[in-house]
Amino acid sequence: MALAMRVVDAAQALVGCTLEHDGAVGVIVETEAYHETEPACHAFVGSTGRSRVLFEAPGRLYVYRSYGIHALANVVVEPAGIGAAVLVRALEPLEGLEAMAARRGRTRPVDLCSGPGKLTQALGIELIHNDTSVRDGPVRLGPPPRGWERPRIVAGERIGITKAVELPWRFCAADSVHVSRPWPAAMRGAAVA
DNA sequence: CATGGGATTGACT
DNA sequence: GTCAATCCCATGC
Repeated sequence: MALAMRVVDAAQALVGCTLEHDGAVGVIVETEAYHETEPACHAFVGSTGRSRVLFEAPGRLYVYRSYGIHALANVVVEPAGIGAAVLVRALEPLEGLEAMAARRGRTRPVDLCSGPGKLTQALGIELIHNDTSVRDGPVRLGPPPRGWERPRIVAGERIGITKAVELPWRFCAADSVHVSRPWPAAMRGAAVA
């Protein structure tokens, strides 16, 4: 499997970018790549009612319900016709912490967006935002904040999946306290970018 | 049409 | 560490 796939590059490039919705903004500190050629991806089975968005042009938002409870947000990558997306797994809260706290029912900043289900709840992202544009909104992807230093990025295996578990397609801002699950200290030296 | 399985989280032992 | 909540959707009869 080619490691130079666009969606894998995009997953790393998105770390440091901002995600914004309804008065709340966070900096992406953790992502995972998913591609139609590997079975953990919803597009692996082809274009279905759920996965159709994954095959659209890049820049669409793919939102689906996980475990019947949480909405998970992905950014569609790769040209139209190829099913792939980057799952946004964690944010560092930047603006609108009060709105996030109200939606989350928690106040500590580290509890607001440190997981894929947490950040969608904090930003108010729901299934109605599936198949919307991350450029035109209402959920918007933005460049890194001014003065934001591009973080060192560490790679590892994706979390919570049962297929293609060996692919190192999870990317985190090194040493961020806002990631969904910290890395074992011993692994934290493995920077890839 | 019935069924089974999650890209998770929070509460509890 | 364990475990239930809860609903959408893919699959199979």
